[in-house]
Amino acid sequence: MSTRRNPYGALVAKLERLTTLDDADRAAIQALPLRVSIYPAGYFLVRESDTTEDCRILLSGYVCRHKLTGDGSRQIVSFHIPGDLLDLQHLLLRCADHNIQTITEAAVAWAPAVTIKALADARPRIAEAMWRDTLIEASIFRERVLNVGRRDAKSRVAHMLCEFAVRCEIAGLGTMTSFDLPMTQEHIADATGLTPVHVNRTLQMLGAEGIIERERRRITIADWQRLRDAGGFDPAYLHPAT
Amino acid sequence: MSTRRNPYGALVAKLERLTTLDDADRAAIQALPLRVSIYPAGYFLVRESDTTEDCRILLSGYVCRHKLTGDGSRQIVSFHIPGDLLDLQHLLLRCADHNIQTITEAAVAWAPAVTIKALADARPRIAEAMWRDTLIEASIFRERVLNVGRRDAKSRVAHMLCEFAVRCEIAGLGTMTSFDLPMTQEHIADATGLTPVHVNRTLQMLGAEGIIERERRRITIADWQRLRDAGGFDPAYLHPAT
DNA sequence: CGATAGATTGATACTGCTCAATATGGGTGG
DNA sequence: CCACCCATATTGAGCAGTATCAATCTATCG
Repeated sequence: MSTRRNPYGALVAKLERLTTLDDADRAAIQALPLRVSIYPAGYFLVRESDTTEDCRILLSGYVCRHKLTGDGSRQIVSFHIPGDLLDLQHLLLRCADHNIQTITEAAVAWAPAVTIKALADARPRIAEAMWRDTLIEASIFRERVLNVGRRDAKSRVAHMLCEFAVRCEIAGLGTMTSFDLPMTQEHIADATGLTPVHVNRTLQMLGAEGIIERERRRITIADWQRLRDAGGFDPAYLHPAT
Repeated sequence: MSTRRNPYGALVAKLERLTTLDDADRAAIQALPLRVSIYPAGYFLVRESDTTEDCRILLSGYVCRHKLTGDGSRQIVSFHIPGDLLDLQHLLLRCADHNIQTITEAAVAWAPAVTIKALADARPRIAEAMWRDTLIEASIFRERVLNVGRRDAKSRVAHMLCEFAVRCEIAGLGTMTSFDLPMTQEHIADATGLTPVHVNRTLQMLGAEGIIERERRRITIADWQRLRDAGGFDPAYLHPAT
C-alpha cells in the first residue's frame, strides 16, 4: 500500500480520517521536511523524562507506550498501529512522561516538533484534527483504566483483542476476524495488568470455548459476538465517526 | 476567593496556568455567555452516550468521571477540583464516552460547546491552552492505568492521595499537608480498582504506620516523603510547569 | 430521636501470582 | 543442512492479596 511507504500519504490519510482537509492543508503537509527511519524490534523511540524534540508517525510495524513503577514492573498504556501519530503531546509538553518502544521492526516518519507545531499554527483544520486525535486517545486511556481496574482476566484479554481488531479495521489494515497479533504474551500481560502465565491460560480458555483460534501469533476470531460479550466491548469510545 | 465565585475569573485563571493570555484573549473570555448552576451531590452532569452539547468549568465542589462495566461495577477515571475544565472533549467529539457526576454539591459555569469552540477558533492561544489541558489530562490517565494495573493496594491508595494533594496545591486550593478528602471510601475504591472494605484497611494501615492521620474526611499527611515512596509518586506526569 | 449513609470489623473464599520446570520453534553459525 | 540457542510459550503446584459476605458501629441530618 502506498500509504505505508509514503510518509506524506500516511499523514494525509490519518488526518483525513479525523477531519476534512483542503488543498492548502495538503500542500502544507507535502512541504514538511519529513524523514523516515527504520528501527529494530525493542528500540526505544522515546524514554520517560526525555526532552521532547520530535514528532512521529508510524508507517509500518507496531509500537507501544509504557510506564514503569519504581520496582520495575511495566504497564503498557497503549499499542500503536501503522498510521498512528506517536508524539502529539510533544507539541505542547516539554518532557516525556512515558516510554515509546517498538514491538516489531518499525518504519517511522518524523520531523522536529516545532515544525509540526508551526504546521498546526498555520493550518487550523490540521490543528483541530490533531487535537481530536489526542481527545480520542484520552478516551482510549479511560477505557483502559476501566479494563484494568474493574474487569477480570478473561474480560481484559477479550477486550484488548476486540480493541486491537477494531482499530486495525478502522485504520484500513485488513480484516477484523483474522489478524496477526504482533505482541508477545508478556506484552499482553503488561497491557492488561496480568502475568504472562495467566495470560497464557486465559488465551487457552478463550480457545477452548471456541471464541478464538490461535496459531502462532495469528489470531482468528471465531465468534465475534461472544468475544465482544466476554470483553464487555462497545466501540463507541473509539469515536470512529467524526 | 473571587476566582471561585466569578466564572470568568476562574476560566482566566485556569487558562493562565496553561499559557500566557493577552488582553484580547481576556476580553474574548469576558464576552462569553457563561451561566452558573448549582448541583447537589450525586448529580449526573453528563451521562455516557449523551450527545455533547455544553462545556463546563467547575467553580466549587468536587466531581468525578467514571465508566461502568456491563455488570455494573464502576471505575472512576478521574477526580476534578475547582478550576478544572470538565468537557473539553465535547468541543470535538459528538458523543460522551463516560459519566460526569458530582461528589459534593458543586457550582458549575457552562456555555454551549459551540460557543467555546468558536472562542478557540478565534483565539489561538486559548485553543492551545485547552489542547495542552487535554494533553495533561491524558497523561494523568496514563498514570492511572499504571496505578491500577501494576501497583498493590497500599501503593494505589498512597498514590491517589499524593495526586490529589499536589493537584489541589497547583490549583491554589490550600496546603498540601492537610486537606479535606471530599470522597467516600467507596469513591476511593472505585478509583483505585479495589473494594471499599480493602480501602478501609489500607487507610488504617497508612495511619498505623504514621504516614497519614485521619479524622472524619480530613486527611493530614504526617510524612510526605514516606507517602510519596509508598505510592511511587513522581509529579512529573502532572506537567506542572508549561 | 430515628433514619440512613458511610465506616469498621471478622471470617472465609477465590482469583490470579509466584516459582520452577519443560516444551517449542525460529534463527544462526558452522 | 543441521545442531544448537534463545526467546517465548506452556504446564504444574502452592501461595498471597483482595474479594465477598455479613454484622456492627458511628456520624449526620431531618
